[in-house]
Amino acid sequence: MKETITIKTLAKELNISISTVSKALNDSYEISIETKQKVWDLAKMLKYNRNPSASNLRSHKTKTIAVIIPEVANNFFSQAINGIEEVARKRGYHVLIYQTHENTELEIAFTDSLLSGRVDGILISVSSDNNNHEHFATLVKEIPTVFFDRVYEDIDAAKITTDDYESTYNATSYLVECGCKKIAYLYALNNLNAGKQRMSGYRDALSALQLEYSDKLTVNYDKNAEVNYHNIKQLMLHERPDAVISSIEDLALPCYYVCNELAISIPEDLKIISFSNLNTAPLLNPSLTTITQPALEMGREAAAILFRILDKKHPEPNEWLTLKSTLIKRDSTACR
Amino acid sequence: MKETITIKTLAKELNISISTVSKALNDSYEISIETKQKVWDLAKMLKYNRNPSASNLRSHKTKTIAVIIPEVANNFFSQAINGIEEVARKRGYHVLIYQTHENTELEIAFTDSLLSGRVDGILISVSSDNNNHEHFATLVKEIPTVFFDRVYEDIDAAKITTDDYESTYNATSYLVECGCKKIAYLYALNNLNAGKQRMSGYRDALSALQLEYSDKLTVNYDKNAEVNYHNIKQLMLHERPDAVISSIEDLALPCYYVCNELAISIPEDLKIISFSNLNTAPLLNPSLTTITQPALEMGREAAAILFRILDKKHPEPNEWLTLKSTLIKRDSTACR
DNA sequence: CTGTTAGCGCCTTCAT
DNA sequence: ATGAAGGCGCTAACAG
Repeated sequence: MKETITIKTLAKELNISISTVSKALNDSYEISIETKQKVWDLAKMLKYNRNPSASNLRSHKTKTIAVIIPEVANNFFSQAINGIEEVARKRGYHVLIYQTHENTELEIAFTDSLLSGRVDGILISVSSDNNNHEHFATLVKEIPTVFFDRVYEDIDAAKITTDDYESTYNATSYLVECGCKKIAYLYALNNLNAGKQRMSGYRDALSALQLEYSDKLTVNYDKNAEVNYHNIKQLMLHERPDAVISSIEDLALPCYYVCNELAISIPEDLKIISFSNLNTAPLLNPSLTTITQPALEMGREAAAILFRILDKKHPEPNEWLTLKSTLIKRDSTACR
Repeated sequence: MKETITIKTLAKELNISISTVSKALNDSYEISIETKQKVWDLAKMLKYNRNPSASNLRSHKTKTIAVIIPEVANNFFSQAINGIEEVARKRGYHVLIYQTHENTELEIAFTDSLLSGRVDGILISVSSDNNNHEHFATLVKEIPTVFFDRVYEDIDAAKITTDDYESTYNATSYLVECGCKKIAYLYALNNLNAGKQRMSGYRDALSALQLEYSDKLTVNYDKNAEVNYHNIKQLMLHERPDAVISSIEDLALPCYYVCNELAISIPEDLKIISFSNLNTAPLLNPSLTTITQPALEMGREAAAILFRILDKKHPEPNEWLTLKSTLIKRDSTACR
């Protein structure tokens, strides 16, 4: 550990005052270009690094944002982080990551701890098993926050989501066009706006196309994977749908397993459409048509909105932006 | 913005001194239990949050670690982050994320900026187009660093990798057992130990099994995806291998495309094994056998090693840990 | 344009 | 067991 070098070191070395050095390093307009240059040169030579803690303490700016998500190891969220990090880096910001694992306690612990001023802003995709939004109500008053993908309508903050309603509506229509008459729905995220919207899109499309909705054709997500498997199997055995829409990737999986076990051929006997952000399309089972959300763009946009707020020049307060998903049809024989 | 509450607030409220409050909050032995309790209660009531910047400035501990990786939106790395975050959270640490996108300039910028004392330690998986390791040599002297998965042997720091050599050796042997006689290799990460080890495993297995190695059966990764596609196509057309081992997922993809275009059936005409950490196995094309690295465990272990170093009680200095990959055989008909 | 003076909130001797 | 005082490194008034 060699001696740490501070602006004081630079000041002494150059025989100028500490504050001049500070201003020079911050490229202040009130310092002559020659002085600045001298300071910069010496700083580089000595490999000076500003102490962020000291700087933050004084300026109340951390140049850091927090990202709170349910899970990193998820194609959607990891792509979103990618976009966030990209935008943040370009602005010289640092990115902290927190995973809630859908655990409300953890989520509260994170948001509470961020109240300490560790970050300038927060990007969050809320956890789903969450019924009280109180901690968010206080959070958004204290610190600039943008909700992305999984949002609460009742919270007064900026939001960005995808077209959850339209995407399932269109997917359902597409299946009907393909001749499907009995379309099942695997329902998840029931506590979230996104989940409800997706369900509504499915239901409204059915009724618009003169098909009847039935609870029997719906399977609700359960935390227990075996329960999901069992429920989907029952659905297949007793209802024999000719198509399935899955609101999350995690329910499409057991659906595949079940088909395998029951020797239901895909897509001849059953067409499957799932929300999915798998980034390796061609490795996929070619029969899986997906509703793919623009995760990278959402990350970028969410960060952009946050920075606009931090810059104190966001056009309209608490905008709610909606991006479009894409229905990627991988089964070329499905519709002809 | 209501008034921010500090230890000073607590002190005034309780009519005790600031330093007593500070010590109480830090659970110091020299404070009576009654006083501590009073302080804790009030702190909770007032939702006091210690200001991290001030604390860091004094104590030189940030309770923060940095993770530097090529890409978040990658199944291996996102799973690794998952493990890292999990371990860090349990220790009350915060996790900063930086993506290099395989860009050495960026990598250097990140490591340099971390020299400022923003973090207590670093976990890094190096970018591949990197020939000079100087910045790491200085980095590891200044700040505890653990290299994971993509490491440089010549850097004196703790490392953790998987069995790159054995995994391709075993994969090659497996293919030979299956009757393959002409096994191609898609070569990537050439600048990295991991890439070289994988190649060696392949070559050594070939020669141990009396098969000849030929450059013609090897395709080198190119940054340009079209070039990869073209090269793989040439390989298929001119060499007609009966098996392919891909050192990264990104080369398995064009391989699939090519097979599709040339109407080469998988796995009848061609067996493919690829390194891959896709977490949705059943959605996969069932013919893809994968070499899957224990990403989550690696993240956990890497973090654990770092914390052991930070705790100043790591058993042996700069240990190099190796974890085992798994050959997941998804083609049940391949070997019989 | 440059320098002086106060702290930011917290921790840490050193006294009491 | 508690308190007083100083300073971590930097920035933000305010003077000159």
